[in-house]
Amino acid sequence: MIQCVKCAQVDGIMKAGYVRGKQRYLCKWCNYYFTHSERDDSIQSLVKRKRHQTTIIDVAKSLGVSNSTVSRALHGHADISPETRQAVLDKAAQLDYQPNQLAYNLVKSRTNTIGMIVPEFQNQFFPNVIIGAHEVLTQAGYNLTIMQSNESYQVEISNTKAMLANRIDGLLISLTQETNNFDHLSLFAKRGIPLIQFNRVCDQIDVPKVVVNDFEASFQAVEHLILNGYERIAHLGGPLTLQVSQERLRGYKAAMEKYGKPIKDHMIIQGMLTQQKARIYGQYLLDLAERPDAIFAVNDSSAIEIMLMAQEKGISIPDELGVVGFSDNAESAYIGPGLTTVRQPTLQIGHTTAEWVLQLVDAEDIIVNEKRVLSTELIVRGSSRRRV
Amino acid sequence: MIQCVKCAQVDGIMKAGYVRGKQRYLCKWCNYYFTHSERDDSIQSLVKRKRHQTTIIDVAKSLGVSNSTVSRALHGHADISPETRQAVLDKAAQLDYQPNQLAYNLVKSRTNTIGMIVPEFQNQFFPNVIIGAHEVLTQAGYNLTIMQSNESYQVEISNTKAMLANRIDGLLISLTQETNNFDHLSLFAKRGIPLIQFNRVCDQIDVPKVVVNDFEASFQAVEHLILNGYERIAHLGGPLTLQVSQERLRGYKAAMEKYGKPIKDHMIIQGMLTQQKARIYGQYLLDLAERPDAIFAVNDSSAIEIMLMAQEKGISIPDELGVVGFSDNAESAYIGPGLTTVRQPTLQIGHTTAEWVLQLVDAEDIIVNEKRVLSTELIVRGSSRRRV
DNA sequence: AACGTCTCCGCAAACGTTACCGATACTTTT
DNA sequence: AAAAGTATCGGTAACGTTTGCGGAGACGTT
Repeated sequence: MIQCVKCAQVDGIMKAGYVRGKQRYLCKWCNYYFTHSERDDSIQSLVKRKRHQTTIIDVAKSLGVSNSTVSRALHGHADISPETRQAVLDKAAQLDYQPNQLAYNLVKSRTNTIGMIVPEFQNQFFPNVIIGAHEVLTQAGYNLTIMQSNESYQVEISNTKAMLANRIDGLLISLTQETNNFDHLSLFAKRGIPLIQFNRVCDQIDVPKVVVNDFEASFQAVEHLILNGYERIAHLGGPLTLQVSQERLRGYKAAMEKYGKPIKDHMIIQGMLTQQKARIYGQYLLDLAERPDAIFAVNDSSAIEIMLMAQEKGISIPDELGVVGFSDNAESAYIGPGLTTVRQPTLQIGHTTAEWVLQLVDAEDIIVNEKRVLSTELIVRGSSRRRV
Repeated sequence: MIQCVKCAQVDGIMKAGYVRGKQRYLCKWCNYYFTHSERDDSIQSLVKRKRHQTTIIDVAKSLGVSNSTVSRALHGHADISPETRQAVLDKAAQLDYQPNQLAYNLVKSRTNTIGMIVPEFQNQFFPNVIIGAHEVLTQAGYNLTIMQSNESYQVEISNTKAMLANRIDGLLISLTQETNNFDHLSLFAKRGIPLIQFNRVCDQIDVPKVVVNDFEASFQAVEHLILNGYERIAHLGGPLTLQVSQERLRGYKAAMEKYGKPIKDHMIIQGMLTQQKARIYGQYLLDLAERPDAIFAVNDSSAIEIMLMAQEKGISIPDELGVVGFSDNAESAYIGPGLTTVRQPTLQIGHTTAEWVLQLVDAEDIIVNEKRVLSTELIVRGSSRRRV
């Protein structure tokens, strides 16, 4: 006999369909719907039982104390007698207790994790910056999660969203070449999460920035070429959407102007320098009627590509063609006559950004608009050294 | 007049000291201690208010629905009318709602994060593996957290502890050279968290392993030297605590034996090959009375160091000294006559481990004892090619 | 006796989500 | 009509911590 769970009547109970496989009833008297659920401690519920990891509560129960006591004992708080503390520690070790950082993070709403978004992994630049940042962060007890935007604005947006969702304590980011809207970045300031830009930065947003002296470095590199007697210097630059590319172009032009060398548009190429692209542009430059006698490339891999092509064509380096790159990749020291290049302090970039973000994590005001400029070093090797 | 909060008596209430700055009373009648706290909605409570991020509850309240409804709407569940769903989505966007992954993780007890512990970052090997794993993981919607054990067993332990605390869904690990106890790794199996070893593996524990065919690769490399007419081949190996080093040594010996070349202990050096160490060992080998006419090094950086030293000493490569390395670093293609080396499929190692761990994350049984062996490729360059 | 101080510990409210179980109001079938 | 089916929504217990606040003594001091 079915009994209404509300008014306890036994007659006047009508069936009223099924809900999720269970019979449902309607009591005529109190007009109350209810289902009469047979207990099912069948296989289902047993199978579903998850692997249990011992928690603070387990430790507390098996010791007959409260979980606050356990929590405080584990964290070395005051208000705990030495005996209980030791008992808790012993029991925790015995039960193989591992704290659940997730719960901790939730209640403290901080994760001890710094996020990092880089556009690519192909060049050695970003891995090295990661190494530098990693050093500082682990030293300070922080974790590092890395995401790759893959030079896509859309991916960058979803990356930042994921970072926000994961409640990282701070973000280090180097923009994609597509990024020209910065709303997704201002969200961090709104939430009080420090954000630091490095390498690929933008001025439209007031955050700390870590860059190198691109202008001076380029100026110096081109000046070095000129002082070595090169006249028709071409520039293989990056996409002008990036500030770094603009700065390096500016440095190139400034040096050319200073020494009265003509700046010719067809000697300047701006674009995303994949290896394939570098080959195409190199082909173009080396086949020009008025062939450049030097090339200042915006990264080492394309500079090396140029060098290899020149050697294939029988153009001698550095006598007929001077080459200067940017970044000082590992291979640049060993190739041909050695590639002259601008060494970037990659590790230090990592250090600086990481230290800065840690500093801001505990700061009151994270709205700072400061740019730290690290200095580069021109590494002169055979590819540009010729007697004048 | 003070009233007992238990028996409501007003007289017979005695002062009984202070607790945390508040007056405490004792009721004579019911023997009950209590404090009479003046409300303090002063500055304190206002200052303490943390920056509030809008939650599901905020969205629900401002829409007059329950949070279950909001949750379901946001996740595209069934049981939601199109209108409410849209209303929720709109309101969420308007209030700038960002889901709190921490809470999600806590209740689902899964983080969508794979951990990775590598011993070092200095060689290009591990960064490249990271790139490979990163590709696969992001593709599958997983995050990657990286830690560095810095070749220290203790750090490795604390890293694994941190990984457990952070409730990663799976771990990819390459051991330190010190690691010879594996209790910290068996914890993962106990907790049902898949763990995969790669490169630096151990056989004492039944987990999936991804390695390269070190034995065959070394054998082939040494055989190549022998076939090029080298006789007194030295081996600059890694620390024998690592299985990779053992395998490579085994390959070296097997090839020497096959061709009847004598294996001399003083021609075999095992140790951790930092750049400095490589110089010392190189010095030793090149100054031997019976100088080796070839060196098989366990990594490229020390092979290159040897090449540079030989060139300084005026020993010609490959005629007087053959050199073979391991890993195919970026610079190896460009140095001197080109460094013959064993190319490791670093990206593929990353792919394989990542795919494997993703597969095990959703698997019933994670206890597998399988070793996947990826194949290497001998890249022959000038440093070992001489006419016999 | 009355009050102050100190030590050790427990209660319960957060933190933000998800998901199970129902509840309500309909329409459709028997 | 009674029963069954469908669509939509709410209540609430988890998940595992931390922490503010206060209780219960013990002991010391007027």
